[in-house]
This record gives sequence, C-alpha cells and structure tokens, in this order.
Amino acid sequence: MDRRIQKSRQAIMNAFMRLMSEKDFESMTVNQIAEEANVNRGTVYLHFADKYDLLDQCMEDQINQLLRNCMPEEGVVHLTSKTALQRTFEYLEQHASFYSIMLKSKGNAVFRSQMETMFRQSLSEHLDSINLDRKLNKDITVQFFISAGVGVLEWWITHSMPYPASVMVEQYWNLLDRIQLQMFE
Amino acid sequence: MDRRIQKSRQAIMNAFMRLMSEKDFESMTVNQIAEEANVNRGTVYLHFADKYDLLDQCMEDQINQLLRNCMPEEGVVHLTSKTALQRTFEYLEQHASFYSIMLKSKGNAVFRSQMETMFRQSLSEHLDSINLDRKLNKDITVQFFISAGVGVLEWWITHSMPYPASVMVEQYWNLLDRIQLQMFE
DNA sequence: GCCCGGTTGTTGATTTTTCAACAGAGGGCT
DNA sequence: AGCCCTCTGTTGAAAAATCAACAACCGGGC
Repeated sequence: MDRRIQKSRQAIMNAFMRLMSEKDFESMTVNQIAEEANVNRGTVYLHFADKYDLLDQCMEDQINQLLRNCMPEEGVVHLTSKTALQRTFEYLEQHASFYSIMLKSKGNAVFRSQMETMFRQSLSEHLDSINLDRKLNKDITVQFFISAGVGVLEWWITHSMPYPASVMVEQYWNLLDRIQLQMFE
Repeated sequence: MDRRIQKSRQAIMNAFMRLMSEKDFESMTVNQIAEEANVNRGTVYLHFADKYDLLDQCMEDQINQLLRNCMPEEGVVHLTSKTALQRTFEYLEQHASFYSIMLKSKGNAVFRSQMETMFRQSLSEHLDSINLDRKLNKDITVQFFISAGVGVLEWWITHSMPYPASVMVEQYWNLLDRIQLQMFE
C-alpha cells in the first residue's frame, strides 16, 4: 500500500541485520537500531513491539525470502526437486553471514522452529498432491524429512560450510534417492 | 531538522543521477525519477520546482560535496595547496561518470558557472587571509586563477581524462609554482 | 481534423513519520 | 541508601509523504 511502511520496515530490518553482524543482540538498544536505520525511535515501535519481535519478524522474513527465491514455481518443494535443492544451498551460501549469526545466537531455537514451520507447510502441501505409499503415515513422514533437511542445513551452516554447496546437494540427493524409491507405490 | 526531507531529497537526487548515466535528460520524465527514487511523484514537486530545478540543485550539491571532500580544513584552498589539489583531481577521477555527463549535456554552461561561483568564493576568502602583492588587483587575480583552474578541469574531463590525476597535478603545480613566486611580496 | 495516451503541475484528504516530552525501570557509582 | 544516566515504551501535536483526482498540455496515429 503506502510505500512508507515498506521503506521503514525494510530500513529497520536491514539496520538490525547489519548490527547483528557487529554486536551482540542483547547489548543492542532500540536507539542504535533506529539510528542505524536513519529512522525515529518511535517509528520502530510503530512496526515492532520490541526488539524481540523485530528479531522474530526478521527471521520469518528471511526464511520467506529463501522460500520464494529457491522454489519459484509454487508447489514444487525443494526436498524433492534437485534444482530447487541446489538453489537452496547456493542461496544459503550467499547469505551465510546472516544465517550463521542467527543459528549461533540465542535465536537458535526460534529460528530453527521457524524454518521447520516453513518447510513443514510446503512439504505437507506437496505430499498431498502426490500419492504416498499407503503404509507411510503422512505426519511422521513429513517430520522425518523436515528434521533431516533442517538438521543437515543447520549442521552445514554452524560448521562454517566445510563443503561447497554442490557437494552438499550431491550427498543429500543420494540419501534422498534411496528413500524415494520406497515412498511411492 | 526532519529526517524525512533529507531522505527524500537524497533519494530523488540519487535516482536522478542514476538515470542521468542511462538516459538523456530531456527524455526523462518526473514519473521515472520518482519511481527510481521509490517516492511518490508529488514528493518530487514538494522539493523541486521541476526537473530543471532538480538538475540545478544536483549540480550545486555535487560541487559542494567536492569542496567539502577536497578541502577539509576550511580556509585552505585547493588552488594553493598541493595535497588539496591532489584530492580534487582524484575526487573527480572517481566521480568521473557524473562530471563528464554534466559537462557534456546541456547543463554545461550552468554547471561551469556554478563551479566558478564555488571556487571564486573560497579562493576570494583565501586571498583575503594572505598578503597579496600590492601590485596585483584582487578581483582580476581571482578571475585569473578560477578561469585557469576550472578551464583545466573541464578540459581534462571532457577529453575523457587522457592523463592520470597525478600527472595533471604535477603539471598544474608546475604552472602554479612559477606564478606564486611573483604573487607574494 | 480529432482523439488517445502520457506528461505536467496542483489540490485536498488521509496516513505515516517525526519530534519532544513523559513516567517508569534498571544499572552503576559515591 | 541516594543520585545520575540511559533505556524503555507511550503519548499528542506537527510535519511530511502518500494517494487519487484534477485540468491543461503536448505529440502521435487513425
């Protein structure tokens, strides 16, 4: 709607993420964030309840961006598309600074659960659109893939990306390949 | 005062200068400028009478920036300080795209006169603070140096900077040196 | 010719942002 | 303890940016 709200939100979020790479989250004041964003302190409170809400929304926003960037065609889920998988790992590689900070800081648990929520939704929708092996319970299958996927991503990031994205994709794909053979009737 | 006016002005000016390097000034519409600046069209008219006024203020702003960047200690004028001279040429080298566009476009005359005005003011102040040779008329001396300085700068820019800044500085300094010997009592 | 589309510059109502001020909480220092 | 300073979250009035609409203009195409 109004360009101002988008501009302010973005400026504040960008400022916050910039500060995240320099300072500790807890030692950050709303004043500093507002100043870095070149925005009045009151404006921050106009968009976010407090800095914790800001942190939450930042993470949610980032994950949404990851989803949009890495799975352009809606319905095609990363965990079952090799090209989408490739895009995902490459995206994380490019935005490594943000994600590694998020996973190392206190936000770890929140961030992880948000990633799971996002992936769960899109994966769940995908499994509805294909015929799953009748022996497999959907909820359990979803949880299995999400835990595996998010776990590998988290491991890769927190361990400073010891292998390039391409290797990660190949390895992950190999594992996926074996399971998929048994998934469909 | 209000951060909004600074932010809007800057966004519009930056957008304008970005477009200047792509399109012809005359074929530019206010709509395009506003869109590039991510600002409502009405906001442009809030700060600038029309796109010609915008052009004027852009040039004035750029020249002011050049002055601020190249002569940090006030009172020390570029034309009589080798380091300031060096800074000036290097600054122009770095911002070549803007200045060459400005000098090639219709704004040439306006731009040139604005540069002269700026240099005249600071040079005039400087000459007041030193004891000039009594035989030299101040106004004429000022005009002499300004014409020489701006002329050389303009020549250098419009000829696509055929020599690096360092060579220009050395050459210019040599000429200046000979004159200065006779300037002071 | 005439009409169509886009541009210009302006208007007024609405929304957002700014600013200054506020009270309250908390931390550090004497 | 008290004092000082800073941060927090909120308020209301003022300033600005936004949006939609306007009349007027221009240029190209039918």
